[in-house]
Amino acid sequence: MGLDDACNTCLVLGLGFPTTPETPPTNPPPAMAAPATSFEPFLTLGLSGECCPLTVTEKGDVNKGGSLHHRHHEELPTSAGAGDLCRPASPDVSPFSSGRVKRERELSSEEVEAEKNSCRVSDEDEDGVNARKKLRLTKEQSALLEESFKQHSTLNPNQKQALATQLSLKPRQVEVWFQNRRARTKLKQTEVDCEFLKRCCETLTNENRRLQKELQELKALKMAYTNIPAATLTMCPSCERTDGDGNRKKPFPMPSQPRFYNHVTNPSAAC
DNA sequence: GAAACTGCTCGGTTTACGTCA
DNA sequence: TCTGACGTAAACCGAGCAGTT
Repeated sequence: MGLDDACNTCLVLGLGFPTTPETPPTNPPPAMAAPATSFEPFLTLGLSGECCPLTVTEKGDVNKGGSLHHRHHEELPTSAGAGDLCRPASPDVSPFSSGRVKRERELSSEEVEAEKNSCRVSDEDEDGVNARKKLRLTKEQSALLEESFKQHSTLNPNQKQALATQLSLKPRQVEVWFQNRRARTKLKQTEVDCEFLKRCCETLTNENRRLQKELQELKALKMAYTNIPAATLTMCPSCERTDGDGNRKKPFPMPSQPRFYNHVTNPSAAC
């Protein structure tokens, strides 16, 4: 009801952002989770046609469509498949991957060596039952990977190989770790952004309510003036003040311009 | 210039593992 | 102690893109 009324008043409430917000880097900085302080939404009350349109710039790429993931159970000709860690020595035994075809590849001697070194979990299998064990990186390995990630969120082949050698892991494992790490970073940043926008939305909703209320009051005031015949108008004593020259002052202080509310400069805004 | 190939990243998913009620 | 729910992270898959041949 209130909203409908407000829509007929030629006044417009608008939510806007600066026209050139600093878009976050596609590769988030290592010290992530810095809240996006560079763009600050604002709520305006103004005449229609003057209000800036709502523009929310979406960071990141949008060309990445979701994949359907039809599992075709086919051999991939591509390299870089590391297969599974700690796989049983006997290839005909497949205790894991319920029908799932793993990427196979021929391992070079260095990779075989690295794989041996990386199979610390299976090394703990003393009963010879090689159920699939997922590698858990040690604290030292994770710390070093984190340290490296802080320096570069992506690795070139040389860095990858060096890191793998240093950690006694396969390059593929390092690659996967960085891949997952980037995904986690992005997810976390998205959550931070989401929380930030939620708070903004909350604040702007409150401001919207306040402005709607103000609008209603102004409309009621306007109606009161237009409905009363001018001849019958009498000034209430409290408003009937005069300035020094005996001229009556305006009974109500009306702002000459719409009041634009900027939550950034207004301390009442929490966003 | 077009096509095939390669290598990489990304989004989404699966799954082993750890934790906790 | 056992167990199921749940979260986390390693591993995987398919798609897209850019560079090379």
